[in-house]
Amino acid sequence: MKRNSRLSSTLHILVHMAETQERALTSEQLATFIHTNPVVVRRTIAGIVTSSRGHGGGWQLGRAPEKISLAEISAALGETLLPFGTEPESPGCLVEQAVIAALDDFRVAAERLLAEKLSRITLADLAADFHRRYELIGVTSHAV
Amino acid sequence: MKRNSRLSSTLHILVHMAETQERALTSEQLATFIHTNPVVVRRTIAGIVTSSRGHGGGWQLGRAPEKISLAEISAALGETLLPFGTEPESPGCLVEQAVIAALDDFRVAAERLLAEKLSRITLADLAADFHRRYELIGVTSHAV
DNA sequence: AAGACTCGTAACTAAGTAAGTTACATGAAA
DNA sequence: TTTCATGTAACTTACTTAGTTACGAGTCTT
Repeated sequence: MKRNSRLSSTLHILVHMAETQERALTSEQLATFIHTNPVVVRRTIAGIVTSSRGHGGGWQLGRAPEKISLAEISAALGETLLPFGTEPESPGCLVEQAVIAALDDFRVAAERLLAEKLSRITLADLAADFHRRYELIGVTSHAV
Repeated sequence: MKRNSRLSSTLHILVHMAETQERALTSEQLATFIHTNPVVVRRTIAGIVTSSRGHGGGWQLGRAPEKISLAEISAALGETLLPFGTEPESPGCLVEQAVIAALDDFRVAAERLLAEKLSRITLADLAADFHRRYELIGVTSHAV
């Protein structure tokens, strides 16, 4: 995994969950989907979706995929989409302060824009695109 | 330095250069400004601004600060502002492909928006803000 | 109540990234 | 020729994150 692919892998997991809404999926099952470790899965989606312990337990989406936007998911991850360095490294340098102030202003405005765009995409949209690709493969295979 | 603070430190260096346009600054001088190493400075701004070797050499802005936008600088760094992971990790997984496609579309659109915003900020703007802060400190010091 | 199952989490290892550092070849001016 | 400065390679160090192992705690079945 490269940097900030947490959103990417979280979405990957969540779309798989959207495909099997009827039942809970264990972190072990999800781990095989994305070729990683159950503990990594738990760490990744902890606090993002509902979980239940014990026999028959696992992970489930709290709501319908149509109601879950990428903006929510991104916000739930608690990471900024624009990982600028805005901590002063030369305290007292007014040039640095001017740079940081400008980038901070930019970041705040930019994140508002990005959140607005992400709020228009839902998990259901991704699931629909998955199905489109699935049908396409099916047709292709048939043709060949 | 934290992640993706290259834009931040590059701007820090460039505003210092904008303050001394009359002459070239050596990487050693710039390094003391931002409390780092001359080699790190050279690596950071190589290809971004003009350089000259030998006696009296150093680094200089190619144009007036009013003509240099943050969008150019960001583009010259050759890094994406949105460091999503969009390389497939589970080749053949259609769910992952759908996620990556959606994030790629989003990233392209988002970067266009961000570049548009950054193109409205110039190095001269940052330098002006620096001077504003400088005057403010001067007044404060006088008052105390 | 016992056993099986699963999350939650701590602790450690491994891998990758980027800054910092040293060293030196190349080019340019005095 | 000497001095100065970039360009760059090679190495070290620090940090972040994935991966792994282990185990406690909660929950369901029998």
